[in-house]
Amino acid sequence: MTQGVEKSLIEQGVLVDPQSARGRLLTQAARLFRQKGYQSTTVRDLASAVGILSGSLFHHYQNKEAILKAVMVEGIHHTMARMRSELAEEHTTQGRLRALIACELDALNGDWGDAMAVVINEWRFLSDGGQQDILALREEYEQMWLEILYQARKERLITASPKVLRKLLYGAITWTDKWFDSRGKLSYQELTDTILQLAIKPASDP
Amino acid sequence: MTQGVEKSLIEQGVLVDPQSARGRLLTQAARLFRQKGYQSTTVRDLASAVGILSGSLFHHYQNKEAILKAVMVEGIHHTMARMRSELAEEHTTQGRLRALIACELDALNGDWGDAMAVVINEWRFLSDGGQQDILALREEYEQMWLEILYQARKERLITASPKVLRKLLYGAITWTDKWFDSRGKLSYQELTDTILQLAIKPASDP
Amino acid sequence: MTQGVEKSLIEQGVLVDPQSARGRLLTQAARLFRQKGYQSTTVRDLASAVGILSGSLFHHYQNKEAILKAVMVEGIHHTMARMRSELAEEHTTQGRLRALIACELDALNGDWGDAMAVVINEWRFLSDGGQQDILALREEYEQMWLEILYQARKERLITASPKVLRKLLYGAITWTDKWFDSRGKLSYQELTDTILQLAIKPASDP
Amino acid sequence: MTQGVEKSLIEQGVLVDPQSARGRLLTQAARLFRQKGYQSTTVRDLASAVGILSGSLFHHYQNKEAILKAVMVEGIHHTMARMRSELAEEHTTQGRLRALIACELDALNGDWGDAMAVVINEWRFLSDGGQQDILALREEYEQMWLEILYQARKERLITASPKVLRKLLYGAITWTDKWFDSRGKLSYQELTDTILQLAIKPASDP
DNA sequence: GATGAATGAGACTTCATTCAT
DNA sequence: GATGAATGAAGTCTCATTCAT
Repeated sequence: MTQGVEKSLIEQGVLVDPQSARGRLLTQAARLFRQKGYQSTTVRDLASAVGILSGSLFHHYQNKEAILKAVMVEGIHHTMARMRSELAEEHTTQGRLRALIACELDALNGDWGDAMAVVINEWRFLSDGGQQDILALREEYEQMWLEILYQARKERLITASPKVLRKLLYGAITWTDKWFDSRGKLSYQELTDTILQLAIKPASDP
Repeated sequence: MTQGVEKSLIEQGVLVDPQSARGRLLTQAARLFRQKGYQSTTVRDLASAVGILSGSLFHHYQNKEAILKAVMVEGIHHTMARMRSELAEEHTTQGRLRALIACELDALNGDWGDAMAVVINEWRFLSDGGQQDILALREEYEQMWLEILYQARKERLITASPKVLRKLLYGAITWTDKWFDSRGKLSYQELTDTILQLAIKPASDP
Repeated sequence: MTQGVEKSLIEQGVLVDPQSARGRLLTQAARLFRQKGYQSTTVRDLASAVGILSGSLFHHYQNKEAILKAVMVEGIHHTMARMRSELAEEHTTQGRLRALIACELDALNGDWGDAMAVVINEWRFLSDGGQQDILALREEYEQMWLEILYQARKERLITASPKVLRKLLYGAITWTDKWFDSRGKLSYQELTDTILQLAIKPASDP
Repeated sequence: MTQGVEKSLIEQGVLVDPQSARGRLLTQAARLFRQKGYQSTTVRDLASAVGILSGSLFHHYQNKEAILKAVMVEGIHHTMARMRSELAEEHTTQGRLRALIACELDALNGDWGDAMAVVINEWRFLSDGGQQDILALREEYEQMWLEILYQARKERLITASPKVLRKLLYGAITWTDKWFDSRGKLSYQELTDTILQLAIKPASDP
């Protein structure tokens, strides 16, 4: 199903076929932007990563910032698609909250991790207009979080303000990008649970 | 007392007198680096912010990166000095943990907030050698956190691994820089308490 | 024949087609470096001499020093090519020695004179690595001189140590760059003969 | 006697007492200019070599070029003084010619060798006016050479034109600066003799 | 005489972007 | 679509020189 949606978005021109020249460019751009930062990545770096010369980039995207924006759009779309499908399988609030955390963690480690890291870390290099556009895209995403957190408060799973808690969790989760190594001692599962424990009160023992 | 220590560090050349030309430069540099980012701040920006010409900067610091590093050193020293004195007044583990959180939050909002924001956000623009030096400075700081978290676990105030918890809290706290406005509805006290609640289990009701 | 060799070296990328943009750049660079010195020639000087802007230079050469090195490589290659062909036509040792002197004098006055003057006078501005590379190129050249001088000593044309004599002649010949004017009273032929007389004993009168 | 002349020149302000601040500055300047070249030696280099700060240099000399010129003036005066006294002890033309060669070789190796190397190699960095002044100083020096060479031709010791020969010898001798090591296998005496042999016909066999 | 902060011009180099081929 | 030479603005840094203290 998700696949079908993506295909349709590709056909609409929102997303890019990852096999195409543009697609390979975005993949490499995401990787380079994450690794070296947006400003330190030159258009020559981008071009040579996909085997063309720098002048040719501008046949695909109007300018360097458009590439940054496209990377972010791709990252957000794919991350949201995944999150929707994962949430659909959880039916308890705690399960759904755990799924959100897991998805957000995963967003930074999975196929589109580079792109999501770019969304987080290179945000400031988007022009004002670009920031507005991306914010609009993210709105639905943040809405999912807030809905579930409001529900969690209603169920007394959490006590903090959902809006504040969301931001604190966002900071904690995105920062894992800087220190968490999925091949290390701490498993991805354990990390997810630890973060979940931050958010919710432990189930009260009878 | 803290003042005395700072004065002595200034005399030793570790810190810089904020009234001096170098001091004003660092203050302005911190502000600009936080506002525009290190790479987007030109040496001309820095110079004109203190009312000199760009060439004159290099009388005070060997190059632009040295200014970045000096900003970070100042920020860390002042933050640590403050933290030491605040901790000295707390005698319960929970109080000490709360003090740590409050200090770290405050580090981003107080006089040296610009400098600390730079430590967090412009880290990658330090050369390898510079990163080593700054890491060494921060070690003592992180040690304070870990000691208190280990003690908190011993006292069953927290359940998570101290190292992991420290990193999660660090992410959550530093991210507040991007959204928390101390003049808004949410007070600084409330935010501190909310974060404390993330870390510790609430006192069990009898 | 020489022409053919040069053409092949151009195709190999060792030499540069003098008609190309790079070629014109090297010609002008040689002229300017000789006239004003390497350090006093700015990249703007170089660029404007070939009718481009300074930034465009760096499409052709990585940096200013690379231009200096390329000038030297060109100069040495062309000088050696010429010397080989001139030597091939002389069959007595004295004739060959005279040809060496004439060629070296000519190297400073002919088409590649600017480049050779740069080899001699701007040597110190090459980095260590660059100096090694150029020295390697010159080795074959110096070997030609030494072989002929050793042969000349065997034939008792000269008495001095070939190595020392070579260096003395090198100094005497290259210094002509500073005073000899081929349009003056002293002809190029006479100068060549005068230098030859320094080196060899005059033919003994019977 | 030479000492007396120098002392008197110092009193007249032509030369500088080597013990004075100015004197030490010139010694260090000569050394640095020879080692690194005039353009690559900064006024800070000069100042720190004599233990002062760069601004203070300008109490002693109006500008950097004045230091270069002073170094050259010192070098030439001392070299000429020495040459005069050496020539006074030789009474054959061949002996006098040998003394000239020896003195010129020695000029590059003795106490004022740095200064003389600067005269030769950094010449171009003198302004036109400065070049005129130094040329005037050298005139007497060159006159000594020419007189002896004219005499040598009259005595059929040499055959070449004195003016041309002088320039060739000048080139050969000054170039020794780049390769001759007085601590090597070739002695200073042997080198002098080898150069003398270049100039003169060997004594004709009866 | 010395200091050292400041000047201000100018150096080399980088880089996103354009465009004729 | 791709090329690659060229642009031109902007960047960091250097350095001889000045001058108030």
